Amino acid sequence: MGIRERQDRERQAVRQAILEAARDLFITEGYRNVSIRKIAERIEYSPAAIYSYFPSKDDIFFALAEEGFRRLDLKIRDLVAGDDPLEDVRRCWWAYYEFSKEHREFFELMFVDRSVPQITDQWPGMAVVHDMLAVAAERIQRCVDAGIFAPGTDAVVALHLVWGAFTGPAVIGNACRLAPGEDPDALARDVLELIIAGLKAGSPTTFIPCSPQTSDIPCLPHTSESVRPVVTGVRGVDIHDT
Amino acid sequence: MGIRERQDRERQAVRQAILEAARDLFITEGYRNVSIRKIAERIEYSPAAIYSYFPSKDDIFFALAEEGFRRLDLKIRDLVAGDDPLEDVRRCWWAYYEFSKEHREFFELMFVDRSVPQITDQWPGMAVVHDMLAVAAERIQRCVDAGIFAPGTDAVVALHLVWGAFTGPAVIGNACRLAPGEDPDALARDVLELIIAGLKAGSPTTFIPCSPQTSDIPCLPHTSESVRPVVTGVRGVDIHDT
DNA sequence: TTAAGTCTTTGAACACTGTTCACTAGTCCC
DNA sequence: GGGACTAGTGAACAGTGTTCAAAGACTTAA
Repeated sequence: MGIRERQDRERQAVRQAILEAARDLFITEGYRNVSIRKIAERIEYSPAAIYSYFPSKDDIFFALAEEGFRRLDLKIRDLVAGDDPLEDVRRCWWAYYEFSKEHREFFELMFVDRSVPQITDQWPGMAVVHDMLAVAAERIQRCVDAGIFAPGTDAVVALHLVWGAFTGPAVIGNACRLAPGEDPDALARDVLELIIAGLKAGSPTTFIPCSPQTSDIPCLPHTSESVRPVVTGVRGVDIHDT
Repeated sequence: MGIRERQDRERQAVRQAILEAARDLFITEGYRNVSIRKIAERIEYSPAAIYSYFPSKDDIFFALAEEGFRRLDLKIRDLVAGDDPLEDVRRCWWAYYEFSKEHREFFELMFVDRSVPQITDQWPGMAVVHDMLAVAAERIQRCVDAGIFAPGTDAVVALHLVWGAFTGPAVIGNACRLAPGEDPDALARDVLELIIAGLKAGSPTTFIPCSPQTSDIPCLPHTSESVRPVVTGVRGVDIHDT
């Protein structure tokens, strides 16, 4: 009987319409200015109807976050690897920075905003994140193999370091915290070069990425529901503790 | 006549009460969860009364931002300079990171949040910011003078680079974007070491800080009202342009 | 064909939010 | 005492996320 299937199909269509309306509003007005009522008005349903498709407003943004990661993954994957491994790393992370400017709402959702609900490890979109990180780690590994980065550099650790250090300029640029006349792009550019100089020289590390079995697939971001085990001091020693 | 003065004093007291209530709520509940009604309830006034002291909710947070910068300045100023200039730089920026954890609400307000109103250069609290930056730049300068950082390193540019690169781990830590089990402190620690390694090795820079006359006093953050001139390509050459 | 059952969708409400404004009440000065 | 001033209020406006009883549409069984 195709009735159930047709019903499911219709329901899926409405669900998709909700997501599309949310995404459009989200991109144009920013995610904090998207309201259930605005989405409902756009798809010509009542606000209450949305709640039979998504348990809460947060869950709509889970779906949007997945789209964000897909977009970033696509942007990074679009870069054709060249002969120069260092240049590839540069371009890879510059794409990350450009993404933060082009899709600042997605970027905030994915990496910055604390008020947004956290994403679980079991989240469907996690596969995209893993793929993306694997690509980035592989590019770093090639620099290590080519002797450009310091010998013994762990690609996954280095990936986290670059991500950590290079997220700053993106955040500062988006938040407009530079003085008038100062160029955020120049700051980002210089920070990237600083990071590269650091990776070339090498530096002591204590960071331990999760999932050692699949060490090239660090999980990011994580769930807030799951209990986060405290590992500080177990495998990592805090050298800066007061 | 002391009547006017007494009135002013009383008014100032209410103003102070508003700010204290806002700060308490802000610290405990986060700045997005502070409402005019909650503040009003706390000081036992009507919500409308607040509006005769502050033009809008935003202006209350301007005052709070000033307090944030004062707190950070105090934290950095508390550090006693030692014999090792590099260790001083390390401690200076670790204080910045610790501040981001201890006062995450203030940190977001000051450096991350895009929805918060931007601070003007004419803002009274700017003096504190300038002092703080001067201290940080001086510490970097001492490392340059001691031959620890690459010769020819501009302390003010380097200050911006460290700030840019080291803001990332603070943001990521606060936003809980690491995998469960991964230690944000370890990431911050390692990024700081990476930055230091980069500064030791030296890297090409294109960033031009504002206020060249008072080059040790970069203005940060800035106003959104002022028109930001585009300087890319004028004095800085974008080496990453596609 | 009709009745029963299922499930989607709605209108109205609740409890919030920032902000505005006519009005009250108290103080000050002449 | 009367007029001027003003701090403060209550009520409202327009917005927010969310809930729930009720209605409606559609499917299924008799």
